[in-house]
Amino acid sequence: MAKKTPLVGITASKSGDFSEWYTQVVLKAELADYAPVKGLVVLRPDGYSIWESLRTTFSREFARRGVRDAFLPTLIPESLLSREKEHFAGFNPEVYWVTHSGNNELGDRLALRPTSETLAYEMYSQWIKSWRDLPLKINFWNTALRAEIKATKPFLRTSEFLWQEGHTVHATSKEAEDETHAALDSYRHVIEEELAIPVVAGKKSEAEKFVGAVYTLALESVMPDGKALQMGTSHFLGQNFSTAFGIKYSDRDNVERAAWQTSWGVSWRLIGAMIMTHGDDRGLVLPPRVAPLQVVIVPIYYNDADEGRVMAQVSGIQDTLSSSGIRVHVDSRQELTPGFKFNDWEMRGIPVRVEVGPKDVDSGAAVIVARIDGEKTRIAFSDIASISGMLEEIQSKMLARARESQKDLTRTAASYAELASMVEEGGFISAPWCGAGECEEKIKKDTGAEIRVIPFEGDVPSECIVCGKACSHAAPLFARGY
RNA sequence: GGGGCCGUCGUCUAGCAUGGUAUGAUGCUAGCCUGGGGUGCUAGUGGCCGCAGGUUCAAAUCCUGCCGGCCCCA
Repeated sequence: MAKKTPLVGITASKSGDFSEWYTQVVLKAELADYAPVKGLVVLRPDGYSIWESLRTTFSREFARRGVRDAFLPTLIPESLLSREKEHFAGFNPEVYWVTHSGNNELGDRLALRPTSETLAYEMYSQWIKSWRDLPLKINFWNTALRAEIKATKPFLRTSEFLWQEGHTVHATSKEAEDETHAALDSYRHVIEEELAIPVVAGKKSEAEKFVGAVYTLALESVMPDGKALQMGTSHFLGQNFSTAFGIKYSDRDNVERAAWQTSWGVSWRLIGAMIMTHGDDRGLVLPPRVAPLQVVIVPIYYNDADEGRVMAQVSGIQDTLSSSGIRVHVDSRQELTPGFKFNDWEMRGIPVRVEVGPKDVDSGAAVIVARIDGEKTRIAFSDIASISGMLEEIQSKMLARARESQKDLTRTAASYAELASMVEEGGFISAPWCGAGECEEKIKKDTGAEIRVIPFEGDVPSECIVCGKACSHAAPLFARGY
């Protein structure tokens, strides 16, 4: 029997038309929608809920390192934004400028922050006087605005995006470098544990580092379409900004010194990565830890008598799950068939579905369906709290599965020709590189691939794949990126 | 940065060549029928035809600009 063409739901396949599939999942699972202005999107409640969950976890993680949350305003005067020249030159092409206040033209233009270093550091210079004021560690949850010319992709390419930026100030270089690494570790932990996305940790090349940083550490992942996605970055700023912004402190010996700094951030791109990594042809697949709802109960009945006993059982299950701390919802919509509801919640990615009908009430067990693989099992009503463990299993299965996929998408190139053809096919390509900007540039020009990350771990290869000279670090991962 | 495609009720869509005020489905509302994988019937509802100008007696249709979305190449 030919299946009826779905009239609703995801109509593009993940493997066949990845880009269209992604957009449909975002829109139809109601995570986000396009706003009236190009480049901007609206985050809808389910999308926002995922973001809030991440925010809570990240803030708790940051707090362990002594970081506190605070808030910065959106407008930055041009004079401030342009104080660090390299930094300004890097961001200038994508800055939105406010030129009017009501009908009056402003004397000095105001930038809608593309990032907050300059603003934060102007404040920091006033707050820090003594070694006793250090370290200063503040994280800001806000949005940043960067004009995007390219096609809008919710969570991946938008002119305004939600993110956090941590900015710390330290008395010594070592302490700042340690913080730079600690920030990356926090990110890796949350991204792998909460979003079930494996990451490769390492360093960016000189060409790819944050403008104004001494060096940039990064987490990178490869998406199922073979493109790399930057998951988070942490920058060691050295004294570049503290010098420009006058962040100085009096040391114990009463000598004035420039402070050492870090900045680090992740954005709602992580939600995009989650969608791409775990989703399938039926739609979204949510990792249980960040899912707005973890369990949905679909009651099934044909008549008033059955409705009574089914709903009584359903309420009991709901109470049990709720009191175990599980986010559970009963889909009691009268106007829809169970089949429709099954498809609907699958599209929205809810990890576990519980079906309770007259047959189940009779047999004393509910039908349980896992979103991740569609597997149906039966669990006795008396044992329904075991769903809690099932959610944990799903969470770790998702990470394991994503690790496998990342492994399959990571290959090693033995020659320059092979590197080029592998880049064409997509994925992470590991290839030895001497460290020279010319070799990196040649690869980018020839193949379109850039150095995504130079992993912390890995053997040091002997010869650069371009020039044959000696290498001093592990082979970088090359890829085309988002 | 270069090239191309598209925009019609919430959604998908016919109509556009050859100008005459919009077609169908789905959704939504109500009632009945149903219900363990996207139900069926009946009635109703819903459209500044993306926006602004221009041509014309008359514009969804032709022209220009803008806005928005998508794809390909670098």
